Amino acid sequence: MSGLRLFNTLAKEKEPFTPLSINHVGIYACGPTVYDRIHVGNARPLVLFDILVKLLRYHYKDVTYVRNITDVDDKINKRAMELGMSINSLCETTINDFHDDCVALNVSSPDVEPRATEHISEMIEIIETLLAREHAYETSGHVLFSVLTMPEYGKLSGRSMHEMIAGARVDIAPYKKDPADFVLWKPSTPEQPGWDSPFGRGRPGWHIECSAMAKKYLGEEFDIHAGGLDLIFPHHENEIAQSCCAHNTQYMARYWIHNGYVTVNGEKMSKSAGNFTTVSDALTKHRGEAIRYALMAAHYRAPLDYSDVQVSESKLALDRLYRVAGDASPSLPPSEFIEILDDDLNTPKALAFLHQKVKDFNKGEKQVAGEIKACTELLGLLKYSSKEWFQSEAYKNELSSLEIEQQIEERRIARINKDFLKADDIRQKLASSGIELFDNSDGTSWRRK
RNA sequence: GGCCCGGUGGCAGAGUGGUUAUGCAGCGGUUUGCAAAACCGUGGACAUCGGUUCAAUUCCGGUCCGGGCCUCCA
Repeated sequence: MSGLRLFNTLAKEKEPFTPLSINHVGIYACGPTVYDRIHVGNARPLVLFDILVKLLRYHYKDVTYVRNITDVDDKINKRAMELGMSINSLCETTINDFHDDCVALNVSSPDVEPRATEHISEMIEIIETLLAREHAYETSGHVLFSVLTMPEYGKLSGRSMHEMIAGARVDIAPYKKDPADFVLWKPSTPEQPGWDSPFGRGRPGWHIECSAMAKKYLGEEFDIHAGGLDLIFPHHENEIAQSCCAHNTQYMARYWIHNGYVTVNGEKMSKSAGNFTTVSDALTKHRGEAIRYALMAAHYRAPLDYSDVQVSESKLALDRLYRVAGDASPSLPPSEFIEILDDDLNTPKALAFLHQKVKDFNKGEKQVAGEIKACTELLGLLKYSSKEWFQSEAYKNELSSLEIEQQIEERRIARINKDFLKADDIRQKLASSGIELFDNSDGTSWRRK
């Protein structure tokens, strides 16, 4: 049991979380389409659901976290063509980059990371079931899902069939029985990637992979399905339609969790808008952990405006935590902290709580250092020792630790001789190289700014 | 055109029907050879107009502004 409450997009309100089985929680998150490096907006759900999974593991013995990789998609085909690469090597390269970015952001690996291309037969199986149950039809080499066969269609996104038809801004493919019908399988030309199937050589539509992989690893009905706000429609709506109609279930997932957008100057960060910063670019200016902190500094359903200032301030806030708890050994997170996260994953409030604890520490309550450390483990922060955090050579062309320590020794001697002019000169020179010195009772320590 | 979300102090960003959020920045002080850290104190806020209420930033409605989805998108 836990006091976890989550905002469920299906219910459009916060609900107490109760898993389908007592000790096991299954959670599925939509992962990247591997045609290009991920940007900061893509990183937000990775970080947030990483925290959600850590919280779930705190409460429940057995958690299965599935995060897929989409490695068949027309964007991939197009990009591979542009780059003159094989589709395969584009995917492999991008997946490696993706994993590097995850490590930099301290995002743990999911329990299963299935790839779409390795689950084609499972997809075909679902499509055949949908055809047999007359929820789908074949036309012009395509297999389409028939939306009219599912009365509940539109429940997740809160829109009616009528609205969608009225609001349609897109040319409707002439072979569709209904404008809202969507592709389960489409034919491939000889150059395009394709698989033999009962419906001819072709490739899957966008949504079917998640239905197939979620079923394989989590079952026909499972606990949580997560993703970005922009996946609610059509992606998640269509997953629900396929899965529920194929499996004859009321639910695909019981709880649907969606994170808000990362924005830039108030507007959604996106590839198509061109206003994005890739994670690897951000890492040339900022520590991964500072980016991670910035991504949890706003509530997960609210928009988060990304800027260098925001990340720099996150770094300062992290410094404060590191000073107190960087080298502490973790005790247990206080129940108050758990309650804050249990309330729909209120990470900003959780961070405020930790800063309050830092104050308590500084006023003499030294035992809270271990509590803070335990809390930061749940958030995936304070991964390093204080020394690593403050002294790591993050950027090139910096003074080596040895050089810095030689300077500090020179300054120590100058100070003993009361040659403060020289001492200040050394401080100044180091400061201009981004090295700060701190004189304590037991000597001088330093850090990189 | 349809549907949805939001507007909090200099900035970021929680929260609440009547009480200090928190971080960064500012101001005054303590401490320090200098500097930093730390501590003490301090200024500054709830878009706007109505309504409900003993009391509203917090609930309800209008207005203005911003953003999003309806098409690939985390």
